[in-house]
Amino acid sequence: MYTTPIRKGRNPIEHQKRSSQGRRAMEELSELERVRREKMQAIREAGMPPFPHRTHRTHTTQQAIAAFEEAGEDEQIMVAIAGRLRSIRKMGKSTFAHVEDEHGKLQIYLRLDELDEDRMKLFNEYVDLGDFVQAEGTMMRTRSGEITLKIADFSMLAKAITPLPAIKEEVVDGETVVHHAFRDPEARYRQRYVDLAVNEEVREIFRSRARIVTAIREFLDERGFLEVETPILQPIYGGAAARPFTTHHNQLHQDLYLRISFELYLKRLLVGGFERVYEIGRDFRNEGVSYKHNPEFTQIEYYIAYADYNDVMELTEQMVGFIAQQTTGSSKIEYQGQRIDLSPPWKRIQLREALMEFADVDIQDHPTVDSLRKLMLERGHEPRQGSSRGQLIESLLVNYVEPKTIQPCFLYDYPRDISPLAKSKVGDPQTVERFEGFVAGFELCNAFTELNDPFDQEQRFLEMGRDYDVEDEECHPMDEDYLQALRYGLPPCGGFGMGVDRLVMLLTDQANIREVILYPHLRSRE
RNA sequence: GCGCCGUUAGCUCAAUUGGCAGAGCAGGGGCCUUUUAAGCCCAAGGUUACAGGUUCGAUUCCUGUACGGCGCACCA
Repeated sequence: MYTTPIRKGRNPIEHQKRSSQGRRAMEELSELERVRREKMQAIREAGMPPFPHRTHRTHTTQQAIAAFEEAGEDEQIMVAIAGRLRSIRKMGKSTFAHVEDEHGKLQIYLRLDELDEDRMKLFNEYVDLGDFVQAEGTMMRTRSGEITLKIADFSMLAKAITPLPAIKEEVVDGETVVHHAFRDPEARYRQRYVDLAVNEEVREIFRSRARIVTAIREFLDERGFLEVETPILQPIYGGAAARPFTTHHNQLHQDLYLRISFELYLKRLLVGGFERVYEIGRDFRNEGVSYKHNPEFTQIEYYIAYADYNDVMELTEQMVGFIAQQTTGSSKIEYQGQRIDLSPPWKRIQLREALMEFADVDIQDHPTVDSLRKLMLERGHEPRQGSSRGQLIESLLVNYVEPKTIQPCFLYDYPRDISPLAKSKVGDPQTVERFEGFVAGFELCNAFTELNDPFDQEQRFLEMGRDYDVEDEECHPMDEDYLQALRYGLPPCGGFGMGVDRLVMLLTDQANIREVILYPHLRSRE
């Protein structure tokens, strides 16, 4: 919203002068901002710097309250707190306000008898909602019972030049009711700092998110997994079916892709001798956005040697149950009004059976694309031209089965042609050992017994349209180095990937992925 | 990418078949020494997202643009 682009050829100092006097000149400021700038000047002239360098804080608001409660009502407890003013009630010769720091609020009480008259005037005339202040005094309890800091002195820590949205809170039967909130989603995402500053429940979502990521690490670290980091800038992208973002390295004259998954780099590490590895990081997919898709999103992938997709299923239900327990206190949660029990074991259904039950189709009766397409057309679907049999099956899964999967479940045994990195089932080359976990009507994770046969893998790549002849720009190149790695020997292994943002949605009861990403992608406003 | 809906004061929202654009909170000036959605009095605050069109007259009707929300599509 407030950017000062530096133009080529302009002296930066000259530019700074111009920007401070230019567009945001006093006459163009809103009344609210003009008044605050004048107050800033006035407080400076009164000898109180509006942006001082040092803070004196002895207690957080919560520590101050705890100290008062421990010491007893008659004890004179001196504290100095720091935080942002979130409410002010002026009553002539006394003033009440709330100071908020990261973990709570404390009421402060300024009273002419206790405070120098000039100081009192300074507060009442020049201090605003949103300012950061430090305040020191003694703890007390008001007539209405609220633990309060009676102020002997205060000073400004950072003057707020732009006013925060006015939020009022009322406590009714122990519940906090918020009046006049800051709710416009666009404004909230574009100025997340304002959203966080005034909406405590938003801060809480991101605390939960941090706990969830910590719990993932705790679960895997305890089981001997090694956390690693692999390239985000990749010359050949792979590991998922998604369009990539492209970029370019100027000095190396090299086109690069932002990764769409970690898979191929992580499995190379198993070739190298690590047996259990994982990565938590960002993937980038150049596709549509929706309530469950952001162009960049956080993924957890792990690979475990000497294991197959059955082992991974067990680990998955244990992991998700553990994370829920650690972060919400229970493996039974409520999501968008539905009660969901994440405790293991989760229901397991073969994909074929699920389609029989929910879509009334036995895919074994339709071994060809044409046969399945004909059936879907009869049912009123219009599959996209050129869809493979596997893609048709996936479309049935997405439309009929996924919305029904409220309680957690695993669908397993997927079509080969949509799973080029998964190992075939013994005796059934058209089906692979792959599963997806579903909860609350959306896909949470995807996993399989990894394909470690270099000859089969090369064949799969060729079927996916990869080519050794990369002279054609349109042609997706063969990942020869990955095949080379497999030729050195990849131990039998299981692999797993899960969208962390979706897990956070589930565990914080949020219906939109943008609510769990601090800075979700939005179009620029020009 | 397609469809539907939305955009009014710093924030949250009004505006009666098309007839001077309003309120609460915040902000400004007063009163008020235990308030807590503090209260009372006064004054102020707007290119109704943007650009066109229809009309004597448009926040309201039409077209387009931008951004957003929801749904669909896309998403090994």
